[in-house]
Amino acid sequence: MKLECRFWMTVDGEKVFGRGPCILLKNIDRLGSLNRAAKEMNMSYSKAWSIIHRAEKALGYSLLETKSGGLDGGGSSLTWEAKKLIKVYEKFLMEAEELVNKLYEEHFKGV
Amino acid sequence: MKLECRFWMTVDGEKVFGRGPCILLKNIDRLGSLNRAAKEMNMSYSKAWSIIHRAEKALGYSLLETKSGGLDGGGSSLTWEAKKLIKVYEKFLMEAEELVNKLYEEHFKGV
DNA sequence: TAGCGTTATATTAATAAAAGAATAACGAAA
DNA sequence: TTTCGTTATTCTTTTATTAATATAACGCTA
Repeated sequence: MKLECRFWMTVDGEKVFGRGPCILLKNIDRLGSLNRAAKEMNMSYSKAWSIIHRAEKALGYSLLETKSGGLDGGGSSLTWEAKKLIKVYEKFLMEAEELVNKLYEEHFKGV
Repeated sequence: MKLECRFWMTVDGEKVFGRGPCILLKNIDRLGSLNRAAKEMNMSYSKAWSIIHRAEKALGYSLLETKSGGLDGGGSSLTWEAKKLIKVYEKFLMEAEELVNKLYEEHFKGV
């Protein structure tokens, strides 16, 4: 038996940021495009876009700087707020998972 | 912005026990019947039953002692294993949430 | 100006989850 | 033996979520 956990941020009870959006943002950062990130993740563009859109709306600030047009068609890059958010979330996540797994071992040993 | 978290147990990657089953079991314990518990929770009997059924299958032991028939129609009560599981899970949950929220405050202060 | 790959958005189709219905068995009591 | 409310199980219907599709705009280059 194994413990699994998920952590996410909410505003007014609505999901805003968590595991999924974080992975998506990191892939956009790496690939320079929401479209390519979605493709690589086998996610529809519209879903990827709506994840970002919802998060931005609830957070009240932009996560992506986007441009369309040009030779390469355009692309997306992360705002510094997005980069900060990822950094803080991932650090929190690592420590939280470690703590929680330790706690799990203590409580569930022998169950 | 507020943190939310969920914890659940898996066996072979399959959800086995967590928040939902725990609440359901506690209601069965209080009401003495799976049927009444499901009704109170606005959940279909078949769903409630399948939650319990799946958990029992994956855990390899029974969570409920059931009887059908008789004047009152029968009912369900919790096995001691189920009671133990609830107790351990809830204690773990309380401590985990406290730790994690403290950690969240530390990391997200000022974000 | 035409073509390209992107963003942006809405609409439609497909899939998954949950609810609901149907049926049978149980066993105490009238 | 009939009635009752429960458990147990399967199947169908409904609902919610997710994916796919369609369309437009953008702006660089040839």
